[in-house]
Amino acid sequence: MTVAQAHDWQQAMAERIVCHDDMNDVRTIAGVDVGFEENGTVTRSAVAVLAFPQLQLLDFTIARLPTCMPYIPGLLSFRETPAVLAALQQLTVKPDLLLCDGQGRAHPRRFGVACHVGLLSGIPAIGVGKQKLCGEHDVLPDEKNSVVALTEGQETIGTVLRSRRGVKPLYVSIGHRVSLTSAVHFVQQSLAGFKLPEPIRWADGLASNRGKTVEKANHILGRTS
DNA sequence: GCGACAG
DNA sequence: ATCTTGTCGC
Repeated sequence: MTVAQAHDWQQAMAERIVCHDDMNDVRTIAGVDVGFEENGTVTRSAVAVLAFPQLQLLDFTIARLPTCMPYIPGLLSFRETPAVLAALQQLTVKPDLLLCDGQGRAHPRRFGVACHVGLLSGIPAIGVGKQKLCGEHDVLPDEKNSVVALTEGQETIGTVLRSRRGVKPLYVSIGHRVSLTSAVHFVQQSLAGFKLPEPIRWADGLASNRGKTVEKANHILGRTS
């Protein structure tokens, strides 16, 4: 598939994204992230499922697949989704909602990684980016919970959220089966004093295994191996 | 032509 | 994303 064909596919799939709330009661919420090993030749995806709104770890999985393609702005999901879907299928506790590290609808063709993962898995998903891919927005007050619309032309594609004072904001956008208003609400409800929501903090640590996160998670879940 | 460009 | 030293603030 060429870059142009990939673009066409994204544009077509974007029309299948459900942009309104279409989910059951959220009792479990999962963080999704991806890391790389072996000099980038291996893609490692981690999914951490937490109880909602308690935010206690309930389950986690890690999947490793050969890296299928390089990073290309706008086509990130093709590189990460295979590993993410593999990790999701290994879960024992099924998540009611996904918090993906990256953009959702706030994408040039409205089909970021959160949309890609949400659509292919069928699970409601939200995109939480640490950096902006596209769109413009007004100055955001340096106050916790400040929000401002992320727009492109007359279209609102996401919400810029200051999850903590003194840090760069989060770029929240619709992934699948959730409204932007609810998306921002769930992200705020998943914060516990840090810049990133808890589900993503766990997934982030598990994907790169920083600070012996895997060992800590196994300990909490009472797993021997 | 120049700047931007998720992870 | 990944690598990597030092520094600022609570």
